[in-house]
Amino acid sequence: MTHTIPSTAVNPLLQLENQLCFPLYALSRMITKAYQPLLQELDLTYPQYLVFLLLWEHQELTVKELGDKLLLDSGTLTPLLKRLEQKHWITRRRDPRDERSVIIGLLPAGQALQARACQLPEQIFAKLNMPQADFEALRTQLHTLLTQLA
Amino acid sequence: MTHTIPSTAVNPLLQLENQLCFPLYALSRMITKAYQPLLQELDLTYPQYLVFLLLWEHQELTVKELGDKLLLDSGTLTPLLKRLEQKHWITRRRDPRDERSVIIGLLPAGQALQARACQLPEQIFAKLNMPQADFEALRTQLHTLLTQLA
DNA sequence: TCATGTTTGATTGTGTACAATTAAATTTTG
DNA sequence: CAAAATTTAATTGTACACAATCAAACATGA
Repeated sequence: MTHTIPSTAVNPLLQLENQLCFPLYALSRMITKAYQPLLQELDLTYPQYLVFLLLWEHQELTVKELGDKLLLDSGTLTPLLKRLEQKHWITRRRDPRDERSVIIGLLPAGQALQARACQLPEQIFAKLNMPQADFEALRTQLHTLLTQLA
Repeated sequence: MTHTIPSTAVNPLLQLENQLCFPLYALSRMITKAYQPLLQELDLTYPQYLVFLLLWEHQELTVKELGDKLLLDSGTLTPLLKRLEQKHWITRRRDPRDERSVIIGLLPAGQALQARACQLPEQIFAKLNMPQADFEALRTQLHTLLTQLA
């Protein structure tokens, strides 16, 4: 057991409770974990799911465009995309008009995942058991903050 | 270049913008990245910093208690704590009253880090350039949601 | 045009995250 | 008490994240 009363006074700004960073960090991981069992049925990880959200919407995106939208760099995306290529869910090819760019495209199996993922947002929402108004308010607030910082 | 108008209608619930998960995930990483250059001066990573926040407050905690507070399991904490032990910042010893538990304690060098970390919260706050009221509101909201889900 | 600078991905290395399994110690129960 | 169940860390394996570096392709300008 540990002592509940520390021997020295503690700077309240250095307490976990009073930081913005920690609840953000922990909540993000908890929500990812809430997705995990549902994504497992699709054989997807959470970051892979985010890539597919973008590909289902745009059909084709360069690695650069994916990275800009997801705020991830090629050190993260390249191996992730190679795994999706190995499963024959996406294609990776150089843009003939700019050989520096790699265009990611959807294969039929990757396109087909969309139908199975359709119910996911509602399932997650049910799982979080959160009032719709709170959900919307928080989403908007986070989105605003994100675009301000990015 | 990619087409801006997708060839098929898209389920709006499957768009990145309309998810709660993505802004949470991206914002969490952005804030971690804002800490990084400041933490680098202390030779700390962000999760290591969170461990020290708890240790500065409680002096001693078991791995289990750290995991409960940070929502991290031993597969994450054990190697992290071993790295801190190698730097002679913390101690790891079995609880003689329950040999299953490992008690993490602060060494002088680890305690001394606190003085250098004191200015960090304010530096981060300045860096985020966010109104105090927004900061507090978001922090409270996230904290509430977190304790509800955990 | 060709030397310089920029853009884009890939690679490497370190450090999380976490599921799944194992093993040891403790607690509970019949 | 002894068998069974639980708790606690550690281990293993997979998959991010990201800093730093590299190399190729493109853009720019004197």
